[in-house]
Amino acid sequence: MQDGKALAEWQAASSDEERPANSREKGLNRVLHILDFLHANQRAIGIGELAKGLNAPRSTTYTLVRELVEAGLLEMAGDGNRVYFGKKLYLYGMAYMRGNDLLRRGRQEVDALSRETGETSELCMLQSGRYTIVHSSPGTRPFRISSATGLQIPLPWTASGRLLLAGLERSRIEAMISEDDLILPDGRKIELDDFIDDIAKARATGYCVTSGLVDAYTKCLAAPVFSAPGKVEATMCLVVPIDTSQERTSDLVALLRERAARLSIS
Amino acid sequence: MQDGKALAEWQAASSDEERPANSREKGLNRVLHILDFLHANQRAIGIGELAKGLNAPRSTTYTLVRELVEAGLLEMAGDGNRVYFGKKLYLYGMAYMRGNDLLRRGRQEVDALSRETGETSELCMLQSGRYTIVHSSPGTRPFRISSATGLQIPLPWTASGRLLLAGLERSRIEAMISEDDLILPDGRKIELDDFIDDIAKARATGYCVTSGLVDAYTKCLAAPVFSAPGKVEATMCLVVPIDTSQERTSDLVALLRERAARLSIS
DNA sequence: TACATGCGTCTCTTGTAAGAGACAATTGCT
DNA sequence: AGCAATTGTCTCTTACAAGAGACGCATGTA
Repeated sequence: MQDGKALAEWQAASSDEERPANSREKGLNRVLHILDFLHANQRAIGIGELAKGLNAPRSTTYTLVRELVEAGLLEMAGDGNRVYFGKKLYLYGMAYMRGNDLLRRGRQEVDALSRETGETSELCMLQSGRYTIVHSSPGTRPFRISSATGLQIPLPWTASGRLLLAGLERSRIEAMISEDDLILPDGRKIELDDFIDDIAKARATGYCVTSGLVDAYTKCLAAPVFSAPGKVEATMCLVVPIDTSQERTSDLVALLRERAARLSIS
Repeated sequence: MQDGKALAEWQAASSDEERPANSREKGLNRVLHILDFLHANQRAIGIGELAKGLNAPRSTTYTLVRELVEAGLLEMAGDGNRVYFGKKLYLYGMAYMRGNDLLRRGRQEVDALSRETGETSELCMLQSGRYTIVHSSPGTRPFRISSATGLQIPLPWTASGRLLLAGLERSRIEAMISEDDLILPDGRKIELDDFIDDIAKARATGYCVTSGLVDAYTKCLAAPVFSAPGKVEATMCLVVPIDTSQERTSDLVALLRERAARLSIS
């Protein structure tokens, strides 16, 4: 079930690249696919299962996994024939964070924001054409809205998505959005034109609020972080219960915009 | 004749991987070297410089870097022709952390420890045969001892190194330590036998203290974290001024051991 | 002006890595 | 027991990626 869904997403994502028949695949590509697959499934995976999930030959998969384990990019997980990410990826990731002012400061702001407001707060970015939660800090509510770092969601489902695409030409937006992305979890369909209108509106107002999109119980408030005038590099967002009062909502939006502006390069 | 044979054997033995002349190199290996090189230099690097630093052909380097950038493992840095780690590595790294109890809890303990004691505290692990600072939290001293996450240091220079090797056979230890590793930054040389004695002693006492090894001003206190009885998975350590009193030192060691034990799998 | 150095792209060749498939050893099921 | 499925290793072939090197375009500096 979980596997099936992850696999389907994987295939959908990879299909738009050209496919010159089913010929040989470069080793590096296989490796990239392995990493993506592990990331999509968020758990250690057996080598055989990996080969099956990637439609890769077993022999090749064994070889590559062995090399990656030796290199420390992957590690054999507890029971012995499963692999997951390795320490070296963690070290590289920390190095990235250290070298990236926006991310470092953004994490702090997000943590502070969720501490002050008690709501779940997130830092989001565009990552290979997808909306990605780069850092999140859970709120203090008894039933808190959870969302794991690294989670990727279709852009049209989110408030942040509307801000992240602000300033892009229509053609680029269209290229990023697939048909499936426009269908919400509950089955409703967003019209592409409506979505693009939303983007323009979000750009003009400098923030975005969506209600009941990914689920029926939450509202999503987002504000843009600029890396250059007009260029949205990231968004900060708050996920609050859908019945949050109009007044509190606009207070939160104001706070959010202030913090996001603080992160922006002036 | 004899010389020739000896030389051949030496070459075969010294490069513990076989080396069939300087022929073509696999793409994946080039990539691993690129990542390691970036990690070692901790900064964005131009592609030409990268090729030079790795002794890799320029054309190949350009190709690989382009692919890695497209994949999101690398990113072009600000000025345009330099590359550094990419967001995807950060996401993978966070996924590793989430899936790794020891690391997650270890980071918290380290942060707490440095907050409580005011001293610089670190979580260390063995990473491909080298001592690696996996997480560190700076102390509150005016001139604090800094040490970046991901830094790799020869094992004999550190207290943690002595604990991390506890329980390994002498041959395995010898294989991990090169001649250079035994020479301290100030030029002094550690005898391998002394080092191995230290390891046995550290194992017996359950902690290790070294003074003035990496520099003349600091003492290093370390305690082991076990993943299984007898198996040292990591160490927690404190880096304190070398003139710290005997009494405070032993207080800190006691605290350190308690916290490290808490992290160990019982 | 000439000359040197570095960057980014392109073409062509050949050594070799990706892949097919056979194999033995486990494991689980009936 | 017998049968089916899975795991890890190994061998061999050939499609193709790694690499050499030329090219044009920027720089900088004598």
